[in-house]
Amino acid sequence: MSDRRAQRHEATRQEILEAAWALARERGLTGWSLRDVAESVGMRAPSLYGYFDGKDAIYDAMFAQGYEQLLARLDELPTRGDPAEVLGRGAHAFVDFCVSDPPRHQLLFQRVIPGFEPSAESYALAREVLSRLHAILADLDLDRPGTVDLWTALLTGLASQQASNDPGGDRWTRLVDRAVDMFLASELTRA
Amino acid sequence: MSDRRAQRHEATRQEILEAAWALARERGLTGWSLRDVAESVGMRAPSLYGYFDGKDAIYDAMFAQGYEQLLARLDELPTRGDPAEVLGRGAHAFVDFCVSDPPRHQLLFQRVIPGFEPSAESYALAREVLSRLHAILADLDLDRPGTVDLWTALLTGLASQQASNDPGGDRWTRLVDRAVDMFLASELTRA
DNA sequence: GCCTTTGACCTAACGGTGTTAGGTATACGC
DNA sequence: GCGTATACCTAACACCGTTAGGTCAAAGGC
Repeated sequence: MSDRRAQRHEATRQEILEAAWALARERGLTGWSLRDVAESVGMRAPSLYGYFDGKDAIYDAMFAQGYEQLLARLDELPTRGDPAEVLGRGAHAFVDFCVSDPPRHQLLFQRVIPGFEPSAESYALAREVLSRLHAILADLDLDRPGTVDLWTALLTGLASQQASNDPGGDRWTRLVDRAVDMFLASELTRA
Repeated sequence: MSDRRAQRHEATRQEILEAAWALARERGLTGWSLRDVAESVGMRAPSLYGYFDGKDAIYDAMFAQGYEQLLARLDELPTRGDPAEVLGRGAHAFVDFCVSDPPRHQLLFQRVIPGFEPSAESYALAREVLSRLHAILADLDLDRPGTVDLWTALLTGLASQQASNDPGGDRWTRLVDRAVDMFLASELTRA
């Protein structure tokens, strides 16, 4: 396919994804139809199949985009230095990332869409996030078995509770520093 | 309505709910249709409307049943004594409850079904669980502001990670005791 | 016993969903 | 300018939750 055509094709793909994100933020992750997103970009539903294999393929592309955005945020974070500082900054960044876009949080971290499973390609991005996390904790000498899992459970727990039970508020986000202290005190005394 | 008829009606309601639970466990919380559950009980889909106002009403009854089951489990737990013992038993009971029935966990603790919101009546059961939890922690002198919220975040985080990322395994459930120690150490030093 | 009511269940159908088949016109490479 | 691949369309399928309206048998009153 010619470059000109390929570029236009890719641009339309992005346009479709952006319309899907907008609808998801407006009506919920699963609260929109292919006819809705088609109308947003000035098409009819079947025409979307020229750009994606179906609705699940759109979800898969959104899944990948979400993890790319998370990786970009992690890139801006310090990975070395005072453990309390590093973990605190990371925790705040992660929880902010989750609560700032609830449908994205559902797509990335909860298994919410009936038939959907991310492709191997997209799932690799999710594993990349975990791998970076592992590296950061190892740098801080926090790489006992289970430490990463306890850390992810703590952070996803805070973010999920915040998103589910107090959307827009700070009932759980304000506990982030306390959770970091708790985690760090516990891990350091057992190091 | 006569007692005889009312009893039969209620029995059919329970039969429908049991069929819905079975389908949910088999194909996922949202992986079944009203026609499916109707076939399970030997009816056609529209006949279910004699027993429930629609699919969301079935979800609502399941939501209530789930929290009743959780309350029943909490009733069997000790509420006083050594804090490590009380919290440990409670944490294991809760996480077991979650991972033993993933669709129930999704229905009760994650906002997974597009239009569904529990009725006030059903939601009261959810608040009852939280109220009992608060009472237990207060008995142990763990009723600083935020302590209950941190505790629920920790437990739901462990349960969700287990259910989402290692179903059937024990990668997160085996961290429960460690999480209890971490939580308790942190709370006691600040009491 | 019969008659009326009412509950339990049915079929038919509506508007909506994701998806497929098949057709048309336009923009591109040559 | 011509042939072709691409971008888009309409029509339609099977399925979904849900509503309307009908049938039949069981229950209750006399």
